[in-house]
Amino acid sequence: MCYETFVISRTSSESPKMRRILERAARLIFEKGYEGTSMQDIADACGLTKAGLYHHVATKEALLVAIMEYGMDLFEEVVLSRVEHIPDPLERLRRTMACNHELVTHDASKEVTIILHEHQTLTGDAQARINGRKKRYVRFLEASFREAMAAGQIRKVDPTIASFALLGTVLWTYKWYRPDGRMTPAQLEAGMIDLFFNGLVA
Amino acid sequence: MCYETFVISRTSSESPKMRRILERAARLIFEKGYEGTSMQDIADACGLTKAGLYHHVATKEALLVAIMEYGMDLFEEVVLSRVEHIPDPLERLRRTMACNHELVTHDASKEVTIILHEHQTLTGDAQARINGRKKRYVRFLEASFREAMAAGQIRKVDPTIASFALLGTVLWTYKWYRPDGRMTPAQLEAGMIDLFFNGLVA
Amino acid sequence: MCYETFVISRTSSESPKMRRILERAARLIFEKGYEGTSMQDIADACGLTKAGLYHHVATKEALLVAIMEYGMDLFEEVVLSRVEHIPDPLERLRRTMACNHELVTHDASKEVTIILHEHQTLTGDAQARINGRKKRYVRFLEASFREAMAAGQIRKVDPTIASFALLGTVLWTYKWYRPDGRMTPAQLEAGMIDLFFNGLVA
Amino acid sequence: MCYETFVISRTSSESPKMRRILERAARLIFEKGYEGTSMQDIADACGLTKAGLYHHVATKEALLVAIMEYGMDLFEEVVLSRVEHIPDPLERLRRTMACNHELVTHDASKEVTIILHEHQTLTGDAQARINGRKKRYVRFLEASFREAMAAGQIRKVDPTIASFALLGTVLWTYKWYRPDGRMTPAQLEAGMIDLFFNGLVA
DNA sequence: TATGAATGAGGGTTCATTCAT
DNA sequence: TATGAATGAACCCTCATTCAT
Repeated sequence: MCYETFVISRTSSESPKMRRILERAARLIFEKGYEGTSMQDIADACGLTKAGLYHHVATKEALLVAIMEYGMDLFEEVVLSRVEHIPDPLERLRRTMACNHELVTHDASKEVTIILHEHQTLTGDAQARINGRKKRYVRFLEASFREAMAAGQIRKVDPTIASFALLGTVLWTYKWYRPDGRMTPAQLEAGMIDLFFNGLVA
Repeated sequence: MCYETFVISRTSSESPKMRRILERAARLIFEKGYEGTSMQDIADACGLTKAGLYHHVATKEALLVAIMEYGMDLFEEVVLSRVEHIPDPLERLRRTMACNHELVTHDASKEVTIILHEHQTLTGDAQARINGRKKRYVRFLEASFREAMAAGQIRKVDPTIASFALLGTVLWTYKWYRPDGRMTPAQLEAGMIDLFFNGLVA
Repeated sequence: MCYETFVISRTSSESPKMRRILERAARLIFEKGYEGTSMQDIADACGLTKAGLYHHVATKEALLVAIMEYGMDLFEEVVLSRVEHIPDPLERLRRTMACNHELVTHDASKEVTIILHEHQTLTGDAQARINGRKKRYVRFLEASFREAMAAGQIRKVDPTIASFALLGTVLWTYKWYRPDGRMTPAQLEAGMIDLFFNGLVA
Repeated sequence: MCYETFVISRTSSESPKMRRILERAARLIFEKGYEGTSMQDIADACGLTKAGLYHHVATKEALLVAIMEYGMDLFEEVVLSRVEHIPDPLERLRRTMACNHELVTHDASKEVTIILHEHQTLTGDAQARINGRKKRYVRFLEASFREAMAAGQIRKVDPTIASFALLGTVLWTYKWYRPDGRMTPAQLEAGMIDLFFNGLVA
């Protein structure tokens, strides 16, 4: 099964102090956007002066990169690693969708939302590195769709379109979901998965 | 048919000069983001001085509001007005999805992408006004889903979830679509619609 | 006579306000060095805020370039233009040395001293442009030395070495000269010229 | 002979570690200027942390002072000590000029160039101390000129002007000399000395 | 309408220096 | 000795906005 080739590589093994900075920064950037958050804001949130913050972070951009790398780590840890060993491809995709949903609606994973929202903020090498990790993820989805097709579990569809449709269905949520909404995350999750896999038409 | 209540209210009846400013500004904000675009940038792109620009635009925020209102106008003009008179609710939803897709992949409608991306940039009244128009749109979708259910065309699903799933499927595209990609917009559109309405499982 | 080819091209035709900025900035940079002078210092000296200063000057480096270009203008105006039409090459060199001396000891021409002192501060194109103008000046000296040799007025020497010896003799003064010193500028000037042209040995 | 009163006082009897710091710092300050070189730069070049550097150097200014003192030591060691015992004053001056030239064109003596270039960087006591040593050097030159005049070897000139003319001729070189230039240091040296002592006019 | 000039506030970043460990 | 962490001050520069002309 080719999805086994999607090995997880943990990137961020930073100190606890650094981890704290990333978390505080992520919360702020999540709330006010990257450009709308100043290094001063972040320093304040960390109980540091600006110069103190720069002792740990080379650059505002480097900080965003670190947050995104950590977000991708989360993605691979919370989604991929829990899912890639599921033998049934259809069940695998279902679980993937569920995990994605949890990641997006879970208050703790601001980093993931930042990856989603600031998709065009980085440039150059940093952009390329993050995009590389995203692409690996999409290829994992495509492979799973192909497997499911080969197994006759789903009808013939374009695996790329299916992957982006799956992602769009579940990730769009970050734009409108509020924890105090009418529906529980579990209801939402079940509804989305049901819709995506079973379609509308009876 | 209840969707007829979604009347279109054209907001922007501005001068051609103003229209030009909005277009140039929209292109820049589309490319560099709202916070990443300065009034100087916009003035330059319009062949105006900064002070000259301020004769047409009260505030940077007001400019964004105007762009978004215009984008919502586009939405209602290009999508709603072409769709709301379709009697068959299923066909109506299909056409809605198609029009949305076109709006997102069409190079000319930067304003729509800005509405999608800067979903949290505005605050207060401005935010509320735009959000109000968005909600009307969602309610139009929900109503159509309900109609289709009532007509027995689709199985029973939560109309809100279905609406956001439809929107996510088709609007997520703005995050990854590039005109020089492997697939034509038409292929993409067909694939997305097919997937959403017919589901995966055979 | 080849020295006629050294045409003077006035570079700086700035507004009086800009001229004032250049003068204030030149005084500060003359006193505290380029790196030791902040844009805040300069703005203060001009009765402007920092942002107001930036309305006239794109960059601190651009300011230095402008000062240096103006200094080179001065050089060509006060030295070259007064000297290049002197037919006798020996007399011409003598007058050149005298003019140089005046420029260096005259309180009003801070810009020239800045050119001399900050000879390695600029980089890239800006450096190249200023250096180009300096080289033209050296070539003018070399040509004059060659003429004087051809006319049998001076003995045979390397024109390049002679040019730099002349410049060193007269320009080194900027490093130690103080207006309140023991000798008048006129005495100094006469002494330097006498020494350079007549040598030490009787 | 009064020049014998210019006794050399070696200032720097520092540890080899300190010597290494001075050398690395001198190279950096030579290349980028005093203000353009940070303590971080220097620490890096020494393989130290910033705090580690501060165990050897009290202050950035103190570091510059130490470099300059060392440069003055070099001056006295390489120039004065080799020259002050030459009985013939004219020959003595000639050798002085030659030694100065070597110091300026020799790659190893960055410290001397720093003394020359940063002539106004220090302030207060530090400035005064270095200036005192410079003045002693000038007085040695003046004394030698007086001796040569008394001996009838050179015509009557102002000894101060002659001293600064000599220094200007030979030290100005630091501003334009590049090792890969057209002329060898030896050629330059010979030319400069010849010009200074024999003058231009045949 | 249009503009040149100006500004207060704040942007990211660097600096020389200190100090507990 | 050495260091990681921290800081106050300052750096160059940009911003959205205003206003006399």
